[in-house]
Amino acid sequence: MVRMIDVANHAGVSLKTVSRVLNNEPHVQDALRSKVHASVKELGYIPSASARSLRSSRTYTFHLISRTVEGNFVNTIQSGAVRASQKHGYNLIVSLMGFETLNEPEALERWSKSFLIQKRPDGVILVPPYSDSPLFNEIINKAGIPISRIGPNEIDDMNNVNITIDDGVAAKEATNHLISLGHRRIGFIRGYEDHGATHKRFKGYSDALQEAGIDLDPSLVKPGMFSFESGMNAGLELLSMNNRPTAIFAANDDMAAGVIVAAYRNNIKVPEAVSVMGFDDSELAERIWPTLSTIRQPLLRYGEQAVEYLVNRAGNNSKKKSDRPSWTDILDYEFILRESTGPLNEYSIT
Amino acid sequence: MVRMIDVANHAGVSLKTVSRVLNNEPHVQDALRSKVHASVKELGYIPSASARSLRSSRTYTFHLISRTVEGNFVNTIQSGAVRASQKHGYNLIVSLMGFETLNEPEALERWSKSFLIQKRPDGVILVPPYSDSPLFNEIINKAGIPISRIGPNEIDDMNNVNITIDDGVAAKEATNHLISLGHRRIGFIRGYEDHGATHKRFKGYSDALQEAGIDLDPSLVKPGMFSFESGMNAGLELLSMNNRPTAIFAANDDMAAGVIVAAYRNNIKVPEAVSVMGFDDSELAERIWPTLSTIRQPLLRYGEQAVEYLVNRAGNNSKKKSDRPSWTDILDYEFILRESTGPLNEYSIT
DNA sequence: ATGAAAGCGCTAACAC
DNA sequence: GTGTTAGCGCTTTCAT
Repeated sequence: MVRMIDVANHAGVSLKTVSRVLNNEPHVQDALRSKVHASVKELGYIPSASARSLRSSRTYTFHLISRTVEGNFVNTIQSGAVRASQKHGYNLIVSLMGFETLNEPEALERWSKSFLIQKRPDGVILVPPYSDSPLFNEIINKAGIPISRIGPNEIDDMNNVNITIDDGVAAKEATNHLISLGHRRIGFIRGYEDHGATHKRFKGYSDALQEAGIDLDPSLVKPGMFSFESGMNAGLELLSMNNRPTAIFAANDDMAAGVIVAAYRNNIKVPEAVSVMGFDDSELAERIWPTLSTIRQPLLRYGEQAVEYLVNRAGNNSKKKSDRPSWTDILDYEFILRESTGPLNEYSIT
Repeated sequence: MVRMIDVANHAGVSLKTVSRVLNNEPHVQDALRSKVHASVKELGYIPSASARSLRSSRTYTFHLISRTVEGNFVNTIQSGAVRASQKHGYNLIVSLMGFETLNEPEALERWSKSFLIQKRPDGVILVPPYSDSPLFNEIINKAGIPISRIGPNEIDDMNNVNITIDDGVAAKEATNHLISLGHRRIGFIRGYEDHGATHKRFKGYSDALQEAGIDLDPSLVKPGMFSFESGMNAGLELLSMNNRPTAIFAANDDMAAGVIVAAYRNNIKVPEAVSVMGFDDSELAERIWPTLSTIRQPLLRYGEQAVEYLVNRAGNNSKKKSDRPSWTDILDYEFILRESTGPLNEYSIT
């Protein structure tokens, strides 16, 4: 094992000079700089991350905490986060925390200590529904670890960074699209009730109906769990109604895909007999038939932005809260028109 | 910050005793054990991972290295690996390495040094196509880091662990399924040529044809890249042939999903007019219509097993190669019959 | 602009 | 069975 002192001896300089060069610090003559670099290369020196962490109390790692890493949503965010982390010389650790842990303060604290605080990451990325747990946020904040929260329900005053789109506005636009196609009986499938997104998207849906002078029919609103299966079940219910909806807006793409399969199973054509609208623009959206009209969330950018902010805060190195004000970044969404939505027509009528 | 010495003072024991208790080492009286535990709790002591790593030269982290983390394959493996890692008190770092890096020895070495060896993980998990790069394997091995390789093309003698299914046997069974349905013109869509799986699955396909006395028609074999798009393109080609195949076996599910969309676009019914067979049993397989007949790889278990082996080797703590012999684990695959494959019939004939 | 010395928090080696 | 000592490899502090 080659250590820094070996490089120093080989280059004929002091330990500290090597350290300065490797950390790109100023106050070193160019001549010494290149000498050090040459020695590093010749000896094949690789710095020890642990030693550096111990002394500098920076680990150059971030943690992404989620309930599951399967499914397109977290997956794509993660992809953006890993790329951005590596770009800045950081590593990304993916941690999975049980959903139920959120509601058990003691379990939450135990989990945080053993899986998070012990590792002292330089920052944490929280995705729904964890972005919305005040207690969880507080535990992490107390440990002095900055947080980037993705898609939080409410913006708090805890000096964190929030990254999101305006779910309400987006859902309203999606609903207006269906209304403009002539639909008036429009079903809605909700997601997890503890995800803020569920409520915001539903509000966008109901606002659009109201503005169009359409009464909201509660029988057209079904619960869901953001999963394919829950979407399929809700779809089966909605499509077997006597006076079934002519369009269905699901709160995410996985559920919308479930509705489309439900339609196939009932021999109902999409979009001729029923239009289906999703939300997220997940990978699935272009892989199913008909391809899914949806709202694109900039998932990759969520991950990238989250990391950029954390790198920045770590760079400032200021543990003083005042130096890291709360910050909210509302990114643009995009309406994606594909083949699962179409005009109201004679097929639609039951 | 509470340190170990603070706990020792508070409990009235020595530093080393605290260390022994926290590491579950023997030779400590129960009375002292509980005293220490009490002090830990009272002071809210959390050990420092960096200090422990520096001294013990174990980092309690594994690296999973892949080209992308998007798509179901790596994603599911990762999920299993994260869970298993946490269970044993390890963290999983996800690293992305550019595909092209593999073919540039210098870039590969640079990447390894800055993103891998510097962090000194206690183990590395390699997925295709990285599991098959001898140079990459060698660089990691030289650094004394154990490797679990998932789905490697060839079993080497580098004292690593290999986890896979028998792709050839599985692909043969899949092809036999199509043959038993009466199909004789069976198309095949290949994957990346540098993935061993491509060749093994093709061999299973051609072996099955041969045993059934069917001549392999090279015009029915198309290249692919394991992506939805490449599958759709290959599907469009195959389905627009004058004498088109009555069944298509794609080397993975993403491509099979592409074939199904290609069929829709050409108004060809699946499975009535063409049967489609996938491979992997990815998330997609149950989310599209018709649901996909496929071969299930135990992806979650790949990840779990990979970690179990690494934990074991790290536990043995023996850097001597002789103590960690090469080991190959061939897991069971599963044939999954769904709705995309059906008997040859009058619709199939062009 | 450079170097010497101190020490981050822990575990390994060795005493007792 | 328990404690003492040394030191992992680096960055920080302070002296020059």
